[in-house]
This record gives sequence, structure tokens and C-alpha cells, in this order.
Amino acid sequence: MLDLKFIRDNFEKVQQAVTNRRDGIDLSQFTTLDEERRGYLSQVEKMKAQRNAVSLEIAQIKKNKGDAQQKITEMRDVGTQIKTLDDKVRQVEDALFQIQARIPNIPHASVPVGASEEDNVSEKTWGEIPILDFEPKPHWEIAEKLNLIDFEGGAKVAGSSFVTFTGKGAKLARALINFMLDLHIEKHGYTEISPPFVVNRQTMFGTGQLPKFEEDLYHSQLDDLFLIPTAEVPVTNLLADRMLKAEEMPILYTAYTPCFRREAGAYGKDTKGLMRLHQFDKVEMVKFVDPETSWAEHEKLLKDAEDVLQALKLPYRVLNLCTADIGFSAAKCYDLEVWSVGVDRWLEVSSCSNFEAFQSRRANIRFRREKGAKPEFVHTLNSSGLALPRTIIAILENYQQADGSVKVPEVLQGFLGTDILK
RNA sequence: GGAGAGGUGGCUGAGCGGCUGAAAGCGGCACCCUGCUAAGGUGUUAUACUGGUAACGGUAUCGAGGGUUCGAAUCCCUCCCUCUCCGCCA
Repeated sequence: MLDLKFIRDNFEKVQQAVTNRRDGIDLSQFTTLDEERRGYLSQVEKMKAQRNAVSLEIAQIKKNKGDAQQKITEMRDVGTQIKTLDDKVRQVEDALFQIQARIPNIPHASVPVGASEEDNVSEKTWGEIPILDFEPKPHWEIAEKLNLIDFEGGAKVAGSSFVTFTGKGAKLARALINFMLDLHIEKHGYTEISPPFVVNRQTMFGTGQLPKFEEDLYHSQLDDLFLIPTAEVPVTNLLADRMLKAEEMPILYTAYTPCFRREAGAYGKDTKGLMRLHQFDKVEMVKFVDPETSWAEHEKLLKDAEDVLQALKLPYRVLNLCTADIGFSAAKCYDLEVWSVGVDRWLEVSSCSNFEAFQSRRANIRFRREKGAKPEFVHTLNSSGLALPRTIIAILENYQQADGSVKVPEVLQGFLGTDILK
């Protein structure tokens, strides 16, 4: 969320950002509402000041055993007027907030302006695309043949786009989770968090999923609780309403969680195999940093995510997402895409974003630069490190052998207890 | 699910319906004193919105939302959360 005063003072800039993002939000009411709000506010505050003053007088008069009836009657009227004006203020503020809460973050200057994902800029590629001397199979065929995944079982117990990992497939997922967590904890200095997989409305607001994207979330009406679409949500909000000390930052958290997404509007897309699921596993990294350092931390975060792919020896590229493609809350976002020979395309396995103060303002995560200084909002960042299903796709497809077996990436062999899946 | 206790500033913790934005302590900051170590003294120290170039004002905020009242941290109602005990269950 952007600061109200910032929007007021930089209205053109905000409008430009909205346009560049191809975000449909209509800002035309903002200025009117903002001015209306301040108008009512100054009116009602004057009346409250008067009421406060007269109330003191009444107290004095009563203390001296005088008759305050006249003033009390006057103030009774003022009180009623205050009540009506307060209602108006609230109404206007609600309307204003509806707009404010839906305004996306301002893209950083280094974000390419673009109209669609076509305009994302490839910053680098790493690794060699494997050349197979046989016709590569897609992962769903490999997985089914090796009994790693039960696609029908998932569909039966839950519905389409839910899968069940079985046997070595389940263990491969667990191996990946352990490998990634250990890497981030031991090599990259993150602290492991195992958060709730279910969160309340306020928490979803804090990271920006609400109010705009409610239809993408699984929701329990009875409790007004939501299944998390990413660990970013509970982990970032873990520090909501906190006042951090400058010296405790940066705070680095990593967490494994399942992620639940309704994928509304994506029906019929990527229905084969593991490409797009309603539930998937992911290891996430979250950072809370001093605003001065957040862009450097963003690059380091990207590196931490890349390390996973490099360790797995999977070829990938880094995209700098253009204005039309970055997420609502992000000021800048790199996507990591792995190449997979079976499906013959790039697959997104990580988004690495800097949110600057956009989330911390919503979740009220602050710090003091030094003792006695004014509180400021921290900057938050996060990156997948990585999402499992597409990583598994890439492993199965890129490591497949002519005989139908799959070699296990070296770094996973210890976790999986074997060097070949067959 | 049943019974009880409680939610106040960066933290701990007081607070008869009116001079309480909120005692006290801790912590922080500034200064002073102290010839060592340790300590001691004085002052100062919330946030947001809003008006103003500024100086400086105004308003709000004691879990949330309503209500009573001229006036609510303080009284009433509803809800949320935390803790303790009991029951049930991984």
C-alpha cells in the first residue's frame, strides 16, 4: 500500500505506474474523496476542540457548585452534530481506503515498461540444455511409468489439478524440501520457520493478497480463514505490528509450506502433469531489511535462489519482469525459469521480489534507524527457493535416460538414498 | 466445549467518569558529578492524521466495534485474542 500523502503529492507518478502496469484501477475519485475527507475532518475537529474546552468548563463549574445546565444543553447539540460528521468522515475514509488498498506498488526505475509478458527482459541464462540422443518423454509419462505420481488418485480425492506423490516420488519431494531448506539455513544464513498453513483476513491483507485477489484463495467461511497461497503470507506477517531494532536486521527467514491456489481464470491452461496445481510444495525465503540495503539484498536473494538451480545443475534463465507482469505488491521482480526438455519450454520456478515498504505499511512492520529516531517501515522481500512441482518436472525430464529411468542429481542422492529412479 | 483471569507507551506495570497522553520503573537520549571499579544527580523520551513555509496548533489513539454521558482507559453490550484449570482429541 502506498502512503496517502505520497499518492496526494505524486498523483501523476501513481497514475503513470498504474497505466504502465495495465492495471485497470480508476483513480479519478481519489482527489475528490481526499479533499472531502480533509474538509469534514477540519469541521469535526473544530467541534471536538470546542466540546473538549467546554467540558472542562463544566467540570470547573460543577466543582464550584455552579449551574452548568445551559452549557450542557449546548454541548448535547454539538455532540449530535459531531456524530453525524464522524459518520461522514468514516464513509469518505472507507471509500478512499477502497481505492488506496487497490493501488499497486510503483515499479522501480530498472523495471522495463511493457505491455505483456512478451516484454519481460532476459537478464542471463545459466547451464546447458541437455541434448538427448532419444525422443524425450514428458514428465507425466516418466512419473507414471516409474510410479512416482498418482494423477488419478489426486483427482479422485480432491479434484482436477490435485496430485498425489507416491513412493519414491513422495520421497523425491521430501528430499528436495530438505535439500533446499538445509542450503538456505546452512549456506545462506536463513532461520527456518514452520508457520501455520491457514491465516486470517488481516494477514492476507498485510502481504497484499486481499482485498483484490480473494477469488484466487481457498477460504473457510465458517472461520473466515484462508489457506495460504505461499509461505510469504504467514512468514512476512509474523512480524506484523512489530517495532524492530536496526541492529536485528536484516532478518532472514526460510520456510517450507504447501501452497494453495484456486487458479481462478486459468482453467484449461497447463492441465497436463505438474505444470499448474491447486496445491503444491514450496520453499520460500523472506527478508526484512533496512530500506537503504533492500536493492542490494534483492540481488543477493536472487543469487540464493539461483544457487538451488545451480546445485541441481538445471539450466535456467533470469527474467526481469516488465511493468505489465510484476505482481501487485512488488516494486521489482525477477522470475527464474528452468528449461525442461520434455515439455520443451521455460517453466517459472521462482519469483524474487522487492516490495519496498508496500507490505510493511500494510502489515505495520517498523524499525528505528537509531534510538530516539522516528519509526520507519522496513523493506520486505521474498523469493521462492524453489517451487517443487516444476523443479520436479525439470529433474524428471532433463535427467531422463534412454531406458526410461531417471538419474538423481548429485546433491539429492544423500537425501533420497539412491542415484537412480527406475 | 465448560470455569476463571487478563489485554494500557520500545518493555514491565499503576490508574475513585472530569487538569491522565496517561503514575512509577526499566530501557533510550542529553547534560552534570565522580581521581579507580561501581554508582549517583537533573532533564528529556509515544504514534497517526490534520492546519501552517515555519514557529506552533488541533484531533484521535489505553485489544476491536457499538452504547450511556456535556465529558469514558475508567460504566454497559457484542466480538477477538492471550493465559490458567477441567473435559475431549492428535
